[in-house]
Amino acid sequence: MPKIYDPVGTESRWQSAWEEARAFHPDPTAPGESFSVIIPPPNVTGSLHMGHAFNTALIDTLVRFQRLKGKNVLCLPGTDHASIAVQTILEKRLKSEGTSLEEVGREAFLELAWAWKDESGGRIVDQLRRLGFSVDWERQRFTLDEGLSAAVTEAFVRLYDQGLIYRGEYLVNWCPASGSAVSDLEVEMKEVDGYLWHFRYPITGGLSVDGITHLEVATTRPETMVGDVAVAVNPSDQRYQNLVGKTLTLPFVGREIPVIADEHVDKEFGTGCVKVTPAHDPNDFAIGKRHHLPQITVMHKDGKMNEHAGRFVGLDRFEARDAVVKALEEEGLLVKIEPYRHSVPFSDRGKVPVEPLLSTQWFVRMETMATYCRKCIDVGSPRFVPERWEKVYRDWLIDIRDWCVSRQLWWGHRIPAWFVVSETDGKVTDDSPFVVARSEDEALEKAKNQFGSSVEIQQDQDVLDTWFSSGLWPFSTLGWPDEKNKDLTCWFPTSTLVTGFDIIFFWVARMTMMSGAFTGQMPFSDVYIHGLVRDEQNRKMSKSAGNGIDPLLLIERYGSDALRFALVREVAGAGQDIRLDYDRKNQTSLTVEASRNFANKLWNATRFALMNLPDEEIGDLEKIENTQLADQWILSRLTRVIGETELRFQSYGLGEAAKGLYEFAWNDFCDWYLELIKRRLNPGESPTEAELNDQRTARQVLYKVLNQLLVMLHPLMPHLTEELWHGLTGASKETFLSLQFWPETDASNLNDELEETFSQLFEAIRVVRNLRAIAGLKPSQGAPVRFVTSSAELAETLRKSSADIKVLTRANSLEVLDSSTANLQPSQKVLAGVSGELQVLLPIEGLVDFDSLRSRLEKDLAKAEKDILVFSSRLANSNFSKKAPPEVVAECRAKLEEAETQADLASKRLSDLI
RNA sequence: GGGCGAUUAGCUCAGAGGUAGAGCACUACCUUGACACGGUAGGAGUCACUGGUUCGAUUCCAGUAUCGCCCA
Repeated sequence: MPKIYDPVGTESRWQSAWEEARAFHPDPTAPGESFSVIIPPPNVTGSLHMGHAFNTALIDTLVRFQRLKGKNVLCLPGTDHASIAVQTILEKRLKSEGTSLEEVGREAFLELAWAWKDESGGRIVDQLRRLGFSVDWERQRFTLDEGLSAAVTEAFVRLYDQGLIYRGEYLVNWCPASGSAVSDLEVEMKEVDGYLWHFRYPITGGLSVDGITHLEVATTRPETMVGDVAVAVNPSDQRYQNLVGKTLTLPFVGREIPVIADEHVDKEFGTGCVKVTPAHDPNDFAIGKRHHLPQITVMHKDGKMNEHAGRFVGLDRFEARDAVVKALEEEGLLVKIEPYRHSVPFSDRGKVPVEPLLSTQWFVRMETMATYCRKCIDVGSPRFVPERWEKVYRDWLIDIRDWCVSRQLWWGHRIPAWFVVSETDGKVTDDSPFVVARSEDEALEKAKNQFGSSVEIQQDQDVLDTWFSSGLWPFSTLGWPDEKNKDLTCWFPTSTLVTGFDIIFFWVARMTMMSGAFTGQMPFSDVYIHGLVRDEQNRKMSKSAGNGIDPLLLIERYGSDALRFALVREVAGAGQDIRLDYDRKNQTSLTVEASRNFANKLWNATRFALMNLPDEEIGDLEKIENTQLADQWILSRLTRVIGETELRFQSYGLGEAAKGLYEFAWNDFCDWYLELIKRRLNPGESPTEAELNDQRTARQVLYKVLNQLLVMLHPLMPHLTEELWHGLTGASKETFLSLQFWPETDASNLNDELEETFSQLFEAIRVVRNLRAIAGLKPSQGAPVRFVTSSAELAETLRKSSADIKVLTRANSLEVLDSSTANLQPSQKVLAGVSGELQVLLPIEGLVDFDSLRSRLEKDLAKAEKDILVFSSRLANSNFSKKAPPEVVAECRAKLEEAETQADLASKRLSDLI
């Protein structure tokens, strides 16, 4: 075994070994309680980023833990087709090749898209493999797969039949960049510095009412004025009461528009008059509905002004803005322009402002589904961890709007609706009747029944929102709509969904709604929400900012176990974001390096064990005999840690689990236990029988603790532990630690008092070492050590462990004295230290640095005096002794005594020095 | 505007009504028979601010400030 662990080769070796052995391919008919997780499907043509790595680390930890607990575990991987993202990439490519979507045509484009998917679609999947993700690759799914596509069609048809899908003309978010409608969720509000343009509309016929000839309106979007159909004022606004009902003449277009009164107008804002453009603004749309106003669309879908824009026709919306302002100015209608910061809706994907546009689209009616989900969440289904996200989810379900699901794209699930074009002159119009069906044949059949035998039908060109198929993911991947599918009956509903808070609405809520609608059940019992991984400056990582940290780079440098462990270890209880430190110049991360070092520590601990363990069997580990205190101590610690870790894994305390294991492995096991048993493992040339027995016990305990430690660490560092476990146990290549069992604990091993005594013992050793350091003793230099204590129990432990203490403190002699009989004023000069009930004395011979000793003692004295003050003043307070619990008072007294002893000792030593 | 979170050591974060903790970084010493990706020892903090409850608050409550996120 080399001195340094090299993760790269080891990790890929186990990844292929697991996969070849189909280790994570479960059988739905196998015994064992089901446990299932579906992974959030990444974009098929994307590549691995830190968010995936983090999510994967968390999921795989949970899943591997449950597997060790003996559950029948399915972890199902897959990818989604990301319609807008993929189509955008391909459109760009076509453009660079001098062609376009339209020229290529739908069929050829789809061929191109599939080719692109085949070419780049394996990348992210292979990258997930490199994390050691224990998913069932044989059950891998893709949202555009045949099965999943069938599920989408089935879902659409059923929702339509239930009246939960409708088609209609509404104001939608139009993304001019992708040329498609997008849903409300795909719109991001951004604060932008803009202007508020104030201008005037004249009262029709040049009339004057109460001396008013014009009404002044203010807008951030002057170009929409050509679509204005009214000016609204607040009904209680005295200034304009006589104007309500009159008409204004819209400049440039000459349309007469009414002045109307509407409660929603804010009297305080601007002049209190609002121009109303129902076809281009959601608020105006609502006002228009209330007042039965016409909706005049003034733009084409590419953002250029249309024929209703009068003289501005053909201009782009932003060019039109300038032109309108200029024209208003020329007409003397422009009042003022003020700088104004306001929110503008941007398209998530296209990164351009979305245009609210009147358009005929398909919508999913949310109310019924949301109501069902609300009922479920009221009884805690699904359970959110951390709990606070439940409120976010619930609030969204309460104030929910219908979901626009049609996208004017080609890459995706084509909407299973056929227009009966024979009814509308062979053309698809907004008024064409349609049928919704599972296939073209079925559609034709339906159309014939309704419209006669000579109908002609044509399928809707549009595809569905990618999230529509993602919403079905928990059951479509398991075989739905075949309700008897064994995978579905075994693993649905799934156990836990692990995902970031950023897609609670996009994905989690849509899954719960779809699942409620189609299966009557919530798709998972728990939802574990984690934060984002932020960069070294605490910024959100994003492609556009270019501040992503490449997980693959870190994996190559430190190993995937190290990356995983680092990420999980950073997780705090409440599901906060985590920050990953990173040096961009050197592409290094101290956080991940620390985990790599931990991996190496385990490697070397195992190396040590193997050097000290015999090849033959070492006996029954259930009943280890002849144990010494150190053995009992580490077994007690082990037992405790197994219990704690299990509880933490069960309750999503993954960060705590990782930290706890790190501490146990490094401090308890390596720093103390291994050091304590070195002497016993090497009894020398001609060992006695007692020494051999001792050696045997130490070996057994060493083996047992290390073995169980590796099992516990396996969910966090699967490759390393698999490798070391094989080395330790000599298990065959066909068996895997991944498929072993979580250690059973024996509560009789727990020994609180012994653990307490041992921490006193360790403290005593630390005091000796500290004194040695003050004395300036070389590490190799021996020195006599004397302990003085009033605790019989501690004295007993110290005596029993004296051989170990001698080794750990380089003591050439060791005395343990009772404080009642010991001479506390030894004639020889000594260094003294105190730890609880224990005094430690070390001869002063060889002392080289009096200054450091003096400053040390002065510091000790100051500390002790401060403590005395704290505790004595507390005890002096009569309310304290009256009202505080007796044990707290007693504790306080004990601490005061201790501080007094310390102060006494320190001042004596100080005066000795002078 | 409404809601949620954060504020503790140089950095990243735990924590609990009873004298402040860890990892990393830092300093000194040490190549000792697992490991220098290591060992031993050490330095380091008005627990954001202001009030209140309490014998006692960094911890509980109320408010303030700053930062971040979500929704309008």
